[in-house]
Amino acid sequence: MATAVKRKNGEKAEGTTRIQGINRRIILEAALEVFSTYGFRGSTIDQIAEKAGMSKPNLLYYFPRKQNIYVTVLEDTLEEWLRPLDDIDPAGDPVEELRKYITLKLKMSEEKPEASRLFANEILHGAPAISDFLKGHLKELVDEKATIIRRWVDEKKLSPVDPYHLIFMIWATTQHYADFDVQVRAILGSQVNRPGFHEQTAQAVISIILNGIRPRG
Amino acid sequence: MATAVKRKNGEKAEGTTRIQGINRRIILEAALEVFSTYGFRGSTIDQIAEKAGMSKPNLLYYFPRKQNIYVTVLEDTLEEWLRPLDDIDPAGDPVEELRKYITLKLKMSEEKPEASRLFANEILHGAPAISDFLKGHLKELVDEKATIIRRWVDEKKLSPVDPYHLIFMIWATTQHYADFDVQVRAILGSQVNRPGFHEQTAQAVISIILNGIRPRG
DNA sequence: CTGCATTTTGACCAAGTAGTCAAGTTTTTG
DNA sequence: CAAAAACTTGACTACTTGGTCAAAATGCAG
Repeated sequence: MATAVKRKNGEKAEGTTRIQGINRRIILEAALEVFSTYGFRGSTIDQIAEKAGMSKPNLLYYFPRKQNIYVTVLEDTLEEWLRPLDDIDPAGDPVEELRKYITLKLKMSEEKPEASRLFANEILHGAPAISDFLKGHLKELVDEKATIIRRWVDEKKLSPVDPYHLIFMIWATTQHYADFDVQVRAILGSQVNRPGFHEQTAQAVISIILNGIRPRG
Repeated sequence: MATAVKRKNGEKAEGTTRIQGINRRIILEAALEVFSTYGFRGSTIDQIAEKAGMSKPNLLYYFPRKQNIYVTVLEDTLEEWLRPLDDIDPAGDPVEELRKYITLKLKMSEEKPEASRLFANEILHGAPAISDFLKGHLKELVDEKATIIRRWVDEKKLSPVDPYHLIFMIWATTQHYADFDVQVRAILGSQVNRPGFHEQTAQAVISIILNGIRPRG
């Protein structure tokens, strides 16, 4: 295969072999599903191994500790999860940029609810595995975007609004549809499955938030 | 003690004895703390027993199964958690009623974050213990309040807004400060502990949401 | 005080689960 | 093709944990 990694001489294996690449991906996919459903403590290696279609010792050959699988899948998820925030463009139209951001976050909640739940569960339990990430990379990124929003407010392109609380509100609301899916379904019933439901949700959420911060006059 | 329950004759004990009353309360308090921190599967009876200051078999004397403790503390919490929603007054001023509601929810998140987290964790994991409650009592209550909000919209007292999504947004945002506390702290740092932080949060949240739905003229 | 009901607990058991190991099988490489 | 490396797994161990039990301690009514 074109992607196979060739090792030279008899060197200790450094790179990733073909089989390793395949199996690690399979394991991480299975793990995301299991961990996001049952949480770290509630998931067993056997469950993940079964979903991945391999024996437990084999799985442990790739990730020697349960923690390793968890942390890896969590970190992989995190990066993807934050990308939309990073994409907010300081040069764009504020209301339009935020509309894009909210839309994207809602879409991710719809398409990858497991990722959202995995993350929510980790934070809910005190974020033992990613507190460095939160205080480091995440804080930096949020500070940066908050500065942009604050500038927008100063330029009268937005009503006076605390940028941090605005970001929290967007996160909370968009992720709610993934994290609290069962509750949303219990209350809305079959509506949730009707075509157009997600567009309608986006419309509602965007309308409240953007009207809430659009400059008046 | 005035609250002691007297048993007549040699009847099988039906009522609650003084010691039972005390100990059940102690156990439930300990259980709320433990379950809300570690989730159902992540909590052990030993942990709860230790926090309650009694032996494990003694705890099991009062609640024969781990599930029993969990369900009891969850149900106790739920009722309290919903009360503010119930208090929304159809005859009141819409914006004022919603301001009151948001304020109350934020206050509860501040004062009883464990309750919020316990609930969040349960929903996040599919609400196995309370799905009847969600589809029954909760749905009814929300439907009722949604009707009120819809009437307010019809009467032009609010901008056109989907009542269900508005309620979800309020829930998501207010509970975020309890459920995602670690993240909020990681990003805002010591601000969170400054006096007035909660008032400032309330001010920000209320301003965005209420401006978002206040009728424009 | 006396006897019965209630409460309390140390010791124990059975099930479940993370992780090990040594022996086999397959893949890669020269 | 042959040897080495990489991969796979059944069987096992050590430990945690939910729950039991019988016996001891305490509370309480008459």
